[in-house]
Amino acid sequence: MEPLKDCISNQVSVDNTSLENILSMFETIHVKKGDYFLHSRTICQKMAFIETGYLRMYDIADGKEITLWIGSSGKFITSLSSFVFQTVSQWNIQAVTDCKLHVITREKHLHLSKKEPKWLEFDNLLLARSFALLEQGAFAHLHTTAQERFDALLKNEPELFLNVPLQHIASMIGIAPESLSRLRKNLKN
Amino acid sequence: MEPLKDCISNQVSVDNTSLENILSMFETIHVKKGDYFLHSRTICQKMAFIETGYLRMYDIADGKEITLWIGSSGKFITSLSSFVFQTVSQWNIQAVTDCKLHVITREKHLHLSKKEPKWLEFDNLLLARSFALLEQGAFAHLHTTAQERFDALLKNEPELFLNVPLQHIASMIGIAPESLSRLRKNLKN
DNA sequence: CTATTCTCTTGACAAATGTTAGGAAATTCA
DNA sequence: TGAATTTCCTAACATTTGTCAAGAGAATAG
Repeated sequence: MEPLKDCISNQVSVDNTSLENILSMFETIHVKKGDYFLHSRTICQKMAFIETGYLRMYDIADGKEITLWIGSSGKFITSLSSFVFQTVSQWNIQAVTDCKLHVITREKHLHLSKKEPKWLEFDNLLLARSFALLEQGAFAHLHTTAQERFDALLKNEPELFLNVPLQHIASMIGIAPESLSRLRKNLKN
Repeated sequence: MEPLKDCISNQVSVDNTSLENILSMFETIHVKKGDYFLHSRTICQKMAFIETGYLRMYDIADGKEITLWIGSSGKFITSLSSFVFQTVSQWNIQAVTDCKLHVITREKHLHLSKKEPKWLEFDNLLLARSFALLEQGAFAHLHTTAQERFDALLKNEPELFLNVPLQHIASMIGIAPESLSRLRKNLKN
């Protein structure tokens, strides 16, 4: 649980007792490549800290899988609005490699929110950071070409290209897999 | 302040004393068309509930103004990550029509967060809802054409087309103003 | 009211990306 | 290992969208 412990203590100043109490609410699980952490059309009851591996969040539109985000080690993943509002989830969350996750249920999350103010603070920061990230992505889509988004992703998350099928990366960038092939070809020349 | 009052009481169950206390932290201001609620490269110290009018949030990239979002009556607007983390804001927030706003400063926001648990709850819901909205927008950009995004916006926020310069709407949809013209032309035929 | 500025439209052309179809390469499974 | 499946690449062509240039129309300021 060290990576999770670090993730929390790096963002909020919390004493050891509270931190241990928070960590004790998480359960460590392993998800195999191809298996699902969450199915769409169900209500999301958990959120996970990714210790190792990659998971993608996707929905199907017009018969095609659209990947909105790919989570990697050190990140949290959940179907946020489903988790918060207990509405049916739009998203599937599937492991694209074998994963080691630390999972907290909604119940325990609510429990911590009441008992550990620092957890609430951490959760708020997490949410605000996620918002900022998403905002950057949305902004990028408004003023960059596929080429530029590809270059940026390659620079910022090169490991993604080694561990995740390119079709999912293409989808996340907002282009067809064939177009991604072209961009990669340009790179080599 | 009735619209703000309703907005809060519709989302969280709060007694009258607390509600009045919360409302008393807001200050009503008027912003004229073209004036700025926030300039980029400054640190955002306030957030606003829009009672009437329209404001756009934009940044400049490659010499062009890119509008990420246009807020209308009943919505809150702020440069979220700047407001939360007190970092320099990327966004300009400018009135595109005369506006009536109810404004709360960061100080008073923090004060309420400590004194009025219901405010914190409301703020959390607001953040989660904003996240969900942004997420939908990002998803739409991954699998829809400009035409489809135009149609959807026209259906969901028709008033926007009557009150906001089309160039800003085009930017928000992610297309050139000339392209928006073409889409509008198609509509008529 | 008039001049100025801002906004919107149009058309021709260029560039980027999607689509379709086929096959090569890599991976997985039995 | 060998067959089946998945993933990736390529090429030709279609479509969408961007860019540039010009001008019409609307809003605004003096």
